[in-house]
Amino acid sequence: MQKEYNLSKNQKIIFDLIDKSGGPMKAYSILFNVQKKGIKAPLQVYRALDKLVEIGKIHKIESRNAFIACQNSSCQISKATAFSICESCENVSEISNSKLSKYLSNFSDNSGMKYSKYNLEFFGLCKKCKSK
Amino acid sequence: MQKEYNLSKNQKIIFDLIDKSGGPMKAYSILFNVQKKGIKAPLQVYRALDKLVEIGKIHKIESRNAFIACQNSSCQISKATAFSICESCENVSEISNSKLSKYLSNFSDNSGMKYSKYNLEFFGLCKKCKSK
DNA sequence: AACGTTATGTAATAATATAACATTTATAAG
DNA sequence: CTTATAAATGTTATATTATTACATAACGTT
Repeated sequence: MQKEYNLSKNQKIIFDLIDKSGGPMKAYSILFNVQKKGIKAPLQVYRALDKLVEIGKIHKIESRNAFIACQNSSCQISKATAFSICESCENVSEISNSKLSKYLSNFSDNSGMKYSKYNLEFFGLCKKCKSK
Repeated sequence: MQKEYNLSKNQKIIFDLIDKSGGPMKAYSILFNVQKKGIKAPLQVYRALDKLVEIGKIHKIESRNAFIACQNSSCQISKATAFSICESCENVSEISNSKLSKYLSNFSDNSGMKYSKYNLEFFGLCKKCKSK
């Protein structure tokens, strides 16, 4: 189980926004949405995002420069993330598949490198977009 | 085997630079390095990068906003990429492991989504950095 | 209360990437 | 070989994403 953190004021505002949005959000779109709550500067957003990523409440979708709330309540999962991304509608969901995560967490090759973390992004067309 | 493309002038200059560097390069560092060859504007770099990514001669390391030459001469591999990244020295190498690529290319879940592409980034400490 | 740590506020700027438009070069079809 | 089309180039401006630097405030511990 995830350790419970007490989010600070800005962290909570920003986490709630991302969480309620149900999808990935970009930093400046977050900024725009929280300005009425007194968060005025990019740095305030990025600081909260950094912390939220660090504690695993959100993940960064690297290929999209966007942030999504963790949908995986039970996890070591900021160190082991997988997403599916629709290239048409840009819908993103977190993949939680224990076989996949076991396979990747245990992956090792002959490089002598010990992997402590991974991020996997799958791309394709979601059900809806496929049938258009 | 990869289809052979005739690279254009700018594409060739930029590919050669990245390839010779042996590691990931960032767009503006590329720009700096090719200015003496007459490539003056970011857009010229990004256009060549886009094309080189498209044809699989280079890959983008999403978590680093950097580009690396494909080290995998035989492949369908711009659609199936995996990298190991040292979080200390930032060394990056392309993983070519047929079991891994088979496993991921065949991966499917219950989302109804057909995956046509993936990108996987492993993080950790490389041999050298581990022993420091 | 004093201390160290974490979070906040603010301004400025760095780093990454794209839009819009004009022109040139390469490729293929007639 | 010439016309049409697609691909690449050149150039300016601007949009988007992210960090540096510095000052202050709040929180948690002893």
